[in-house]
Amino acid sequence: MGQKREGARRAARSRCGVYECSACALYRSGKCPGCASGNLRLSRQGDLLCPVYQCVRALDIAGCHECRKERCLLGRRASLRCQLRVRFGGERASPVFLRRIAATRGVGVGPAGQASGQSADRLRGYLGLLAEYEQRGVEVVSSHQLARSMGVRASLVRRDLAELGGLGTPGKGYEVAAAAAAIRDRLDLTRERPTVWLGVGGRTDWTHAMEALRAVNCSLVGVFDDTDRGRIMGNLSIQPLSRAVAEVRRTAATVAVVASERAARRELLESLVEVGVRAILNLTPRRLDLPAGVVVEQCDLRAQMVRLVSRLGGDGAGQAQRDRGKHGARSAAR
Amino acid sequence: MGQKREGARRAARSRCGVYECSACALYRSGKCPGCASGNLRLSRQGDLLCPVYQCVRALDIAGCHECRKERCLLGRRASLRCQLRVRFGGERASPVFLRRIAATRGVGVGPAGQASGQSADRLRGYLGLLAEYEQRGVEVVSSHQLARSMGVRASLVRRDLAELGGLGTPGKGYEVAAAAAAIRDRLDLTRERPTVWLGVGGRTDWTHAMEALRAVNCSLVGVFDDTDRGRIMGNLSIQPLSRAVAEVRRTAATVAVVASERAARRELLESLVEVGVRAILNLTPRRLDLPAGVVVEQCDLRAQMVRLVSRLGGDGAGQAQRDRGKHGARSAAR
DNA sequence: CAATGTGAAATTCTTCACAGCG
DNA sequence: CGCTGTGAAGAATTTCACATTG
Repeated sequence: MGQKREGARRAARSRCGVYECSACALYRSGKCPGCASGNLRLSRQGDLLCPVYQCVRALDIAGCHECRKERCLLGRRASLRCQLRVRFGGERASPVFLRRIAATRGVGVGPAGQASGQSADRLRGYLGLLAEYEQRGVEVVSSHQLARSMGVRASLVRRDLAELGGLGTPGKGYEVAAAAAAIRDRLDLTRERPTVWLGVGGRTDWTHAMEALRAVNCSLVGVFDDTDRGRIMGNLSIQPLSRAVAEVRRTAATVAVVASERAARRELLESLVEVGVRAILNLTPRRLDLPAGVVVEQCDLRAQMVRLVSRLGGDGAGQAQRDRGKHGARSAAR
Repeated sequence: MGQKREGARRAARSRCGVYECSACALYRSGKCPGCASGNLRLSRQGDLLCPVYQCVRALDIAGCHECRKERCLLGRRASLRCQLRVRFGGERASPVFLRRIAATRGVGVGPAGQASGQSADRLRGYLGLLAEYEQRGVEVVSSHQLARSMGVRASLVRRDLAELGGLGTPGKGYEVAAAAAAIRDRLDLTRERPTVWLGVGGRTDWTHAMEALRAVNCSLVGVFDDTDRGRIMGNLSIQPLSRAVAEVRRTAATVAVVASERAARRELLESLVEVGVRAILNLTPRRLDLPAGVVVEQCDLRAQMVRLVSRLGGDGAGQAQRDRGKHGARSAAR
């Protein structure tokens, strides 16, 4: 960490305009451990490092002002907060910031979006149910029906749905199609999102995958794999992984599906994020560790099994017993 | 619904001891629409039917007292509540009951287990993070580190972890291994669970799958498929789907993974539930509709994409902007 | 000193209950 | 009549703040 590093301490406000030591309370109080030792300490504890520090080190420059990159990624990153201040200066991270970070680990709960925590989860649920009803040809549902399937009270469903604007006719219910559309809209599932698929891994049946992508308006614009290279896939030919970055840039893809261990390499994914990927569905068991601001969804068998079994939870018997005791279950037929 | 059906109306308490019309307030008030017309009305509205009514109809008997089944499934089912009373009698379903139903749709939020809603979700998160730390050789973590990655405040992590008993040393933190063990225990991931796998569907790499199952103490005791029949899979040979029910009974399997459309047939899964399956991981896009009391986890690409994209949510830019404006992101490096 | 554990306060989420409408 | 939308009450979850401990 030679002199160069320490030079960053006093760096002037740079093009990206994101840092300025003199404005930092911790720095002024004289308690700032400094970039080098502070981050060393953070890393020892397995904590996140200061993103600017990381960037500056990786580029081997003194500070942001020496950076000649076309566009500063940090500038639009939610992680742009001094980890030192947070850790050693007792500064509190904002809730939004916290969620944002959590999203990149694919581990936090709830969405980073706008619909407040729980609510968005339920909206997804309603959407699934509505699709079911639609398929069955049902045109109108009541809050009671949805509530039953979701495991909540009808009033809550009404509240959720009321926030989407005046769907719902008194005495009748909600029109399935309209409600589904409104939810999709609120969940921002209507926006067109170019999507790349990384790693074919022996996948032969693409109809399901394509359908799934279409369901959320993600259009597949590139499939990449080194082993199956060249084969034609729908109207796309499989390209080598090394082309992925260029293609993401060209097609302005914002969503990536990672389906093979080779594609889950950190460097590759980081470059993809640099050129615009904002959401990653990770189908591999490998844990991704990406810059904040990206949304990662972990979906390997292990994670799912944990969910399943933990929901199965304690002896259901005991629970049911208690339930029955309290409310009685006699007289179920007449 | 001939006379036989109406006979059920007055059926005496039977072996399974679950119903008794005379104790029903709706019935006594004279407002009970009766099994036949009431359930007809329910079904018209796409609502759930009375489970006893369904059962009695399927078996074509007058009532429970005529049933000669070895063991009454209804007796241990949480769905054992008169839908008619709930729907037409203004009776309220208990929260536990509601959750139970929701679990079978693979759509509700939160677990049916004991750790209260949100908390269990987070525990799963901690578990994932702890595994990461363990792999990296870190032996102790603080609530702050976990909090950061989870997107919550440290105090909440402490609350969660404190409930697991006195892990955690003041001034030091939590031992990674001990904490992970405690969480696994609370989530009931330690119990041995025989598991069957239905539908091979071209899957060639079983190492990941086996690892995933082992991670939650699920031991694979049977693999079933009609097309790949006979091939050897680890130490198990693939058997025809028709053998599944018998094998589940023999091995007392409680968990099933459904991996092909053929295996997702309703009748098959219902019989499996009858002989003891309590949790189903559905890897197919087909929606399962099973009796209450079973926990279903839906894990197809479509569901995952919906989650991913909805979490990506509204324009992250706008949100980040707001965040930055409120708390400032200057002085990230010094 | 740097952490945990925990009352009490604050906040957020959910339910009740009922007016109002088709 | 049946169902929606919503103010107000009620629960629950989360955060603060601080005593406490290795």
